[in-house]
Amino acid sequence: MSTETLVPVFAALGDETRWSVLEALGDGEASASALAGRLPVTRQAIARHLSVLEGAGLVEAVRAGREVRYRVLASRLSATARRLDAIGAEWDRRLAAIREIAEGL
Amino acid sequence: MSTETLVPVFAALGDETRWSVLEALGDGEASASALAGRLPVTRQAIARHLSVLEGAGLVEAVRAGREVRYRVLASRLSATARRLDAIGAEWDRRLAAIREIAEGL
DNA sequence: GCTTCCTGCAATGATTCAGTTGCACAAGAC
DNA sequence: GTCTTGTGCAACTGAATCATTGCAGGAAGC
Repeated sequence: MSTETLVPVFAALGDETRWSVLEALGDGEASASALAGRLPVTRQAIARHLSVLEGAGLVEAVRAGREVRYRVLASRLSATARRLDAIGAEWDRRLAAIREIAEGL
Repeated sequence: MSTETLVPVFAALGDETRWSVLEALGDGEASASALAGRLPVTRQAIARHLSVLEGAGLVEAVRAGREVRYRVLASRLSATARRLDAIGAEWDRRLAAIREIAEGL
């Protein structure tokens, strides 16, 4: 997972409503219409959010007859967490090195 | 780190320019004016981004005379990564349980 | 066939956001 | 004291985004 694909994931996760959608999908896969029944937004709004989440690779669309069900891709979350952890560790390393140089002066 | 404070962090990380700012701060703490010399945006734009990053707890302001230097808080990154990993694991657990029930039918 | 439900596209409105310019003020440098 | 440099606030523009309503099409159910 490169840094370029990382930014859209964070952008997708940086919205409260989208977290509601993800939480609702935690009960199992569901269609946009089904989610609209549980959340205080219209079906179209949810469809847009699902499209954003799908673009970020956080959910996956599955056709089931005439309806389209969405399911969470937990692997994407884990991969993002790993990348974030690696970046944090890298920063720790660099900042520690800077501190060391500063003390050496 | 609660879920509420998590969303602003993701929103802050969901912007390419903000990543440029963070990367530039990886070389050590710097002021908004100094960063403006290295990035293709004005000082005010950078100041706004730094304000967002500070609000998310990703950077910290340090007064040094008349200038305000910002430094990365790598710990926030690590904490966010841990939370994300925990959420991913929780989803894995729930989705596995659902799958198990579905097979049991 | 007809009806019903779910999806998809288009247009609109309101809000937010990124970025700019301009100006005022404060603190070092000389 | 004067000049320079860094910061802060305010107003403005343009673009993106969130959410809405309305309507058309398509696939199952009867």
